[in-house]
Amino acid sequence: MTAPKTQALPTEAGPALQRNEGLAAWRQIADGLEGDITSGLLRPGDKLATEADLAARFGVNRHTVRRALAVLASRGLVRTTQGRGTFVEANPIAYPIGPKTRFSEVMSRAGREAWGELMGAAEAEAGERIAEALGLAPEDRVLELRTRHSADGTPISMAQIWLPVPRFAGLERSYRRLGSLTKAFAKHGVADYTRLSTRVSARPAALHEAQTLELVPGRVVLVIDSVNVDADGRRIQATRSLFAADRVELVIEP
Amino acid sequence: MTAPKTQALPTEAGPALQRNEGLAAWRQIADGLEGDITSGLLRPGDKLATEADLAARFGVNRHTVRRALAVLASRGLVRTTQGRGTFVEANPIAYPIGPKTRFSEVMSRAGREAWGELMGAAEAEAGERIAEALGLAPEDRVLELRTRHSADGTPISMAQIWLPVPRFAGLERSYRRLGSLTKAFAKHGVADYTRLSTRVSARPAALHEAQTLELVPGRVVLVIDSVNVDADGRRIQATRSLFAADRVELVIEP
DNA sequence: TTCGGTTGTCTAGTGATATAGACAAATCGA
DNA sequence: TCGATTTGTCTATATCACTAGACAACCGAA
Repeated sequence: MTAPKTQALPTEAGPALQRNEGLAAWRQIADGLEGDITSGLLRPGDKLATEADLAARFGVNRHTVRRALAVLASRGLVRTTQGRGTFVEANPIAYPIGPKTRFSEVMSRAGREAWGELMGAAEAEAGERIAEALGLAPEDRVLELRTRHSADGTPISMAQIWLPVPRFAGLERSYRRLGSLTKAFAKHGVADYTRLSTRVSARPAALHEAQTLELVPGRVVLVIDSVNVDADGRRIQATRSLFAADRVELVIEP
Repeated sequence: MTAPKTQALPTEAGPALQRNEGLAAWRQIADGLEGDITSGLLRPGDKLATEADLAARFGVNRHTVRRALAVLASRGLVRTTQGRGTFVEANPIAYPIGPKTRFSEVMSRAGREAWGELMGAAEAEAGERIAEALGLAPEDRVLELRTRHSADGTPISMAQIWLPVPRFAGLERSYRRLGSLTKAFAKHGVADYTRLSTRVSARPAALHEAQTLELVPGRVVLVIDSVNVDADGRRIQATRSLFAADRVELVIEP
């Protein structure tokens, strides 16, 4: 047997908690324990350390630990029994390949099939970052599109798309009509294009991002910066896409 | 001029804040405003909405807004002047292509060159998830390696690696000696291998993850699940890598 | 200079967060 | 059945987070 019924020892010498940083201690403990469960360190049926142990480990009072456990229990992650202890109830799919994958599969096709609503379009100076990405001068003009993609009424991602002008001037009208960047590109003489680079990072959502994605502020977003080139190797598009991290899982195609 | 000196209007009807969820209101406001700055919505020199406006927008007292602004000011993100208002000081590189990229460039090469310390190795049953990834039965045995990768003494990533047994039994000894999975594979008759699939997600760090990566609990980690196949298309390795999101930016090669 | 707009500071009060200690109640194994 | 272990509940206290209101200090423009 590989997983005997011995006690689980999640962490030996508990990591320090942030104090007076606007994050309640009980919340940090609850988040951490939830991570231990969803990441598979603690498996269904495993016994958590005792309240006294956890309190000692985190350097807090037992009441503070109890509050964290109460939150997890109310969400069905653990079950507590007097005299016995606290046990992991079920592993609530840390990475549900099923439901989350659907939309990301689409998005992973280099964004080609993505259908999005156009939330805004404007012409402006490229600026340093976009100019570098597109191989332009910072004062060159670009067309910026802002789009949002939803599935079943739930916003999944939002994107900013920068295109060189004058080559793609007026492309927003094609996009609005066709709902697809690929088709809009076709109207502007770009039959095919490929992804030149992709960069992935993650951070808490900004206020306006949380609003657009209908997220609670502070939730995690995946940020994907990419640059596309046409068949001749010319850079035609820079994109920054934001995904609600708990609504999608990105599938990178080789 | 594309960016006139008009007032910035980050959000119209402020998103609702979480109340009594262990996240202080001032912290949520500070995080959100920071995101507005680092994401580029608010640019250096831009004037933030007045304290009274922000208070109304978030439905909090002005003192609460002031606390959030004080945090941002103490970090040099904004500067406040009596009688004038609060202004964005500088955009502190939301996505520093420079310092963050170095290590991720290495990791993006399918983990081939990654040098890691072996933190543990054990044989166990595959279990449902790993079995599916490797094309085994859940009761088949696998070798699990746990590694950690650092740069200049700072932990950057940690990984769990699953390998089918008996084919790769004892591979941990080669790994420990050679410091490279590629070289260890070579010792076991795998001259070349390629990445079959890659999945990217993000979430707050679990307790033990925060400890291994020397992170404050609750910070964001990037989770990359991948499967590798040998030259014959046989699945030889499943990996789950965790990156401290604020220390790396993943570069996906086409 | 005046005045509207904005930030700085103060007092006071309420509820949430966290600590400390004590004891009851349930579980489980000796 | 006994006793050690563990969770459940209670009281009390201190600090932090947030609200409410008021007024001073400062800036910029009319």
